[in-house]
Amino acid sequence: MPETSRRADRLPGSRYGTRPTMKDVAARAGVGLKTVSRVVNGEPGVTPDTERRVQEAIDALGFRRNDSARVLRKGRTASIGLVLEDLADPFYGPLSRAVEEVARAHGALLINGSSAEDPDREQELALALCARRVDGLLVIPAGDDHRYLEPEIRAGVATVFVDRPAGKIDADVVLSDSYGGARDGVTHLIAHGHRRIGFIGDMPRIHTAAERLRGYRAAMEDSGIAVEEAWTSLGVTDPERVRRAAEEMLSGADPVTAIFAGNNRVTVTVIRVLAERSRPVALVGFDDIELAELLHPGLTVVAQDSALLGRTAAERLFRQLDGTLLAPERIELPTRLITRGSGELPPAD
Amino acid sequence: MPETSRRADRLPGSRYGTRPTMKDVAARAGVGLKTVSRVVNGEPGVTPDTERRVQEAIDALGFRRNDSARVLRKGRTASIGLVLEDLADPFYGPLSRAVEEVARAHGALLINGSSAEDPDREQELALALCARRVDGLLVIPAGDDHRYLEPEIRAGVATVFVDRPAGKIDADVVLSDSYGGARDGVTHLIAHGHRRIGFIGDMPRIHTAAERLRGYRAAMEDSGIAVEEAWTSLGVTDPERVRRAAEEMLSGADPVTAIFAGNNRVTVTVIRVLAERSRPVALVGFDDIELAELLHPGLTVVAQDSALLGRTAAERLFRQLDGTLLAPERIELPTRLITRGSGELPPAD
DNA sequence: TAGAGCCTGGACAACGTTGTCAGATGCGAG
DNA sequence: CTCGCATCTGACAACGTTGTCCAGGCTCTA
Repeated sequence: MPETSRRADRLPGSRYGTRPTMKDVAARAGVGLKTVSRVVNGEPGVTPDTERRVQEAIDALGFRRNDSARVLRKGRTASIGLVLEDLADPFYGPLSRAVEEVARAHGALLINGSSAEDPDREQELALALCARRVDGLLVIPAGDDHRYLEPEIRAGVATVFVDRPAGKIDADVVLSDSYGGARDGVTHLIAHGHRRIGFIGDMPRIHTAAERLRGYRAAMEDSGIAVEEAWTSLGVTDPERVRRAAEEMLSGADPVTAIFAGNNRVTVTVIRVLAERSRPVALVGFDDIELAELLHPGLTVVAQDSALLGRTAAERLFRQLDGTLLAPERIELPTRLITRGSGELPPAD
Repeated sequence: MPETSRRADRLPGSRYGTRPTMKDVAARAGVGLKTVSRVVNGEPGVTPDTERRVQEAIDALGFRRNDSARVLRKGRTASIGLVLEDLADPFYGPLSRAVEEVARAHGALLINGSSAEDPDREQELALALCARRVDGLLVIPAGDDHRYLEPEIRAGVATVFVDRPAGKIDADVVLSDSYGGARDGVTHLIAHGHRRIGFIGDMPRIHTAAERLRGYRAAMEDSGIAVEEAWTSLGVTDPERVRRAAEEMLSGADPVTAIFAGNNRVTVTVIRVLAERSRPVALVGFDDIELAELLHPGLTVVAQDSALLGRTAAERLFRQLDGTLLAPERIELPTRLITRGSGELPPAD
């Protein structure tokens, strides 16, 4: 088929037309291909008259540059990827948004993906993003082995881990001080007279969960309290099982008088359980929650700033991309204990 | 430069290496380019022995297919875009996540972008996504003129508007029944004896805000109540101004005895204001809020299912992409009044 | 053993863009 | 009027992949 008739069969108003290309614009404007490219990219060396003709052709055809082709030629995509656990979780929304703003400031788009806390899905997503040739990758790990990213990092994909460290590779990581935060929160409960304190957390496979458990144990040990097996519940994450776990440690011969909740979802369920009981039980949660101050009693929490976490990580990523070659670093952000009442309840023995 | 030495200067272990291509894999495996392509894409017609050799070369080099090039050749990107207002808003997180799940089921990636409720930024984002050649676009409009998308839609970008209708173009839209929901909520307050009812909502430029205001007015009119100017506050959106607006309608000679809050952010602020006051004021909010049932009193809301909104829109989008050519349709999802106490308080006159 | 038919593998062009480089054009000066 | 220079323009290759098509080797049958 002769070149000039390649698009002859396209109906002018058809719903699924082929897109016009620079070649089409060039033909319509009666100029060369490269001249169109120059106009589209604002490069110098085009007379105002030519530029006007090209611009008219662009508008008439509804041309839009194909960034896929551009990427192929230039090598950079001006996009970064963020693999997180679940965008619907109020912890990750602000984090993602903060990353997006930093990306925007650097002229890049952000592609999010949710791993649903499944290591395989995390890997699948991260590699899919690499196949799209994102310039950089932020990963909130679900798994604990990230050697699969080694070829990508070697190939130049800037990579920063967020909230939890990378497994089995050496890479930048930005996280909150889960250990210190949990220890502070539990110490706070102990200071208010509690000794039988429960801990409900996520799977210890998850770094933050393990660290918070470690903080809990450290605080108890510092005060010379021996932790009983029945006081800790690990790996429960869905509301129904959290509920059962809470109810178990609250009943029996020697019930706990306070609970430390390992993350925002656990906290919410525990609040619901406690609301149904008459005997007051102290509660400190990891992660802040909207309206926490309006509950009765107000919710005492160990707060981390998820937006700051995201912003810090994204800025680190772009510093990698700016070419400043940095040795992998671990940045730990402090947490903040916010007292609102629930953590200051005395033990009801 | 002779072809064979093109990559000769690449250091084997350098941090910023060039990526291996299919050509490199082919050379290493001693096969042709297309054979590598066949292996990578699982196409038939490769003997097990050859396949093994190719796979070894892929692993050894850390090859990963470049999807940009693939897109260029195939025409589809297997990605869709979602332009929303703010990913950090608890209303959009679940919506985005629901869209992501539908996309995943269709083998597509989702690219989110936040418009920050700015029409220019919405356009900039939507067009940037089109330049990346997303196969489809979901837009939660910030602006009210979407003619800029006409060339894209004509070129085959599947497009569905969510939560608010498109402006000045005919396109699919999936939204909640804001008008009916607001009318129900206000009617509920009237049924509990209120006549002086305040309305605090977003800018009327935003379709949902305008519809909710219309619902409020209709409910009032249905009951023969003349709405006084001082009872409605429009366009206030930041907490400080919402607070002032609420305080104004609650003080003065003839204060309102109930408030209808036009969206989740307004509701949260109003709850805070009411919590500081001794005289009980009834409240119904549009959008549900986590822990709403644990407040005192529990929060009565007009709930919409943001995840369902996203899922419905995404499914519609993929039906467009499947080639079933559909006439633009308007899908309206019902809202649900959830009574928890705050909306059933009697007027404290 | 020769021919037909099938299976595997590879050469080549094309996707739409940008970088390189050389050609064309216009202007001023000698 | 011609040369030189600066400015503008366009031809061409390359980016990495996939679709098309043909060649070569194999098996099976007559």
